[in-house]
Amino acid sequence: MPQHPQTLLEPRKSPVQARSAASVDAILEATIQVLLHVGKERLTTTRVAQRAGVSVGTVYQYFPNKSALLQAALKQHLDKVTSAVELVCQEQRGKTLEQMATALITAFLGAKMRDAKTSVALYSVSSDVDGAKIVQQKGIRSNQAIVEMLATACEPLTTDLQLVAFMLQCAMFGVSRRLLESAAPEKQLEPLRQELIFLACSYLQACSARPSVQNAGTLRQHT
Amino acid sequence: MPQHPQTLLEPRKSPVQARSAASVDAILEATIQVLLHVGKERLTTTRVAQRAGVSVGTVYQYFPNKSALLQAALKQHLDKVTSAVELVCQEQRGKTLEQMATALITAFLGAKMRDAKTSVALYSVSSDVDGAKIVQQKGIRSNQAIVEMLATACEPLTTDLQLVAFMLQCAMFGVSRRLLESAAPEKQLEPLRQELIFLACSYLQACSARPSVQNAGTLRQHT
DNA sequence: TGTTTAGATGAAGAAAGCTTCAGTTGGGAG
DNA sequence: CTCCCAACTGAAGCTTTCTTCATCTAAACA
Repeated sequence: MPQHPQTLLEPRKSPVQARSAASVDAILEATIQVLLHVGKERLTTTRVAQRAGVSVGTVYQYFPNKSALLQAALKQHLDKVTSAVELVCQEQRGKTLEQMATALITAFLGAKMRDAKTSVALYSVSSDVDGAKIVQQKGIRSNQAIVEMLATACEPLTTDLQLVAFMLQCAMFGVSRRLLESAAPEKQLEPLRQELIFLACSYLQACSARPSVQNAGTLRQHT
Repeated sequence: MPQHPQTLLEPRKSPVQARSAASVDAILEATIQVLLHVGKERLTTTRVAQRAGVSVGTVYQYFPNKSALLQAALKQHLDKVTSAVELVCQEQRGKTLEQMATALITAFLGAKMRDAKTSVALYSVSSDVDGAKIVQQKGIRSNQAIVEMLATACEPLTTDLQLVAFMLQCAMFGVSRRLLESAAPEKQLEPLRQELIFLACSYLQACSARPSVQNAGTLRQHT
């Protein structure tokens, strides 16, 4: 980020950069908005540009094509969720399994539901854009965070942590997905959150009581 | 299905009907094949027709548009999975929770993985075609089957069965989804299946030991 | 004030695929 | 043997959207 050394009056960002940065943000935001308002079928680059208050040409100055534009929007969104997970995982180190499960699930569902509609809209686009790859990357990051958290639990876990973390992710993912696809996500959130926590606790408790480790097939985190 | 009464020699289907029925099947099958071989981006109605050995016009004789064609393919596929679930749920009545969980999960994952590639291909198409609605319908059917099975378990479940069934579905769904999105689904299937069973058993056991019922927010199975 | 150039513009080119429909084919009934 | 119509055919129309690029604007700087 090149600053202009001569400009001493204010520590402002270099205007030249700022203009374009603003455009990028506006475009990304507009992408979501268009997605939300007209759906992915009617989402055209021109419409996004319109909504962003710029022209199509500008859009193509920052994104090589429509697909890249959508990918960027998806990536940005998933980053929020992943970051939320990473944060709680840090905070919960050394706590009990129950505390961990509760915090993790609450944070995850909270992040997903914060703007549920956006989540849904972006999911619908994901498959047009090789979203699986992006999702997977975030999944790996979350997985690591969870593993590291679990490793510090009060109760000792003798099982393959990677596997345990993966299962937790799957369960959370499954619930959030079905929640988002339902007609009224907010209505059902609370009971499902409770029950998911119960499920996670049951599982983790059982894991900690489990005799030996069958670490056989560690999940491949293929880069 | 109108039979021709005069034709006594063989109990064959009426040829007129058979010709078209064969076409429909061929078209549906071709849809999957095209999806598998060239991907949804390059799937065109003409290509499907070609693969099915008919002309585009014929496709449009049976399906009002491309979307309906894909929906039909998706529906057919999901039906297999749902049927598999319903079947085991019937078979497992009166068994223990552990037996139920094992059978259910094995059947579900088995059905999904039977032709994993097809599952993946159809998932990618699902969002273009309002697949969520179809998925949800099948979900409701499965849910009922699971509830009815659980109701007959040796161990008594005091919790809201609807909710328990839903959670199981979510967990299975989450695992299968991530499994299918991974690079080598078959490789990881076995350990994940085992662990998912363990998770389900832990959860169900805990449910059966759970004190009271907080039946508060029954899931709305909105028609 | 004049020059430079990052950044914005948007009309038009080009591609692509869905869907139609006028016309053909052939199995079966009379 | 003829006629009928269910079923099939596939070229072409029509629509739609992506993407380009020649041109314009105005910030930064000397």
